[in-house]
Amino acid sequence: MNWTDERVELLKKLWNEGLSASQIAAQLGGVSRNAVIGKVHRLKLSGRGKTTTTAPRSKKVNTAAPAASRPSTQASNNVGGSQSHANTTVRPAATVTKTVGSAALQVEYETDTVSETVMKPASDVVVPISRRLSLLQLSERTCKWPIGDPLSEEFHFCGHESGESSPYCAYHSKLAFQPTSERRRVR
DNA sequence: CCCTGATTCGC
DNA sequence: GCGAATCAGG
Repeated sequence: MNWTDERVELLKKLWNEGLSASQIAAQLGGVSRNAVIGKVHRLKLSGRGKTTTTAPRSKKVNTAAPAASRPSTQASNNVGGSQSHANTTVRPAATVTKTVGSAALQVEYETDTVSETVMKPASDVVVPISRRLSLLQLSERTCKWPIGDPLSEEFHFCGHESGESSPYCAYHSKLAFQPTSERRRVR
């Protein structure tokens, strides 16, 4: 990818809006956060107003789904304050083809593995809260449960802390590894 | 460990 | 000019 005028403008815009370099890199696609930072410096627009210096890092947020037998506790603890899109329709991984580096490949692999075995389109599942991470913001420890239409701008991943043996957080692991027929509408 | 931006320096 | 590697820090 090369820095076209459009991409540079978007970079400036997002940077001034306070997004972190990695977030910008994720939106631009095809570049690393280092590339973004390097570009920012070359453009001499580093010192941005007065924002972000430290990543918010999830506060204390939720204590994932309770291990109780009856999944009743639901999205009530909306911490971190702000746009919690509880009530977001969930979809299976399907085909997440946003080719953006090795990270993309890994994500596709993870989601595919699961979808082949147990994942099926869950029509109305309520997601407590997500960190709304984009593809490049995922790491090995973030929940990779996809949310929204893969082709939509709104598409993102759960992003909560994932278990060591699962690519999903405690909450989504239960959905992913549960036969569709036995799933209950969590609400 | 996660993430942040800053800097260096070979290409 | 570009960006990976590295550094310093929360």
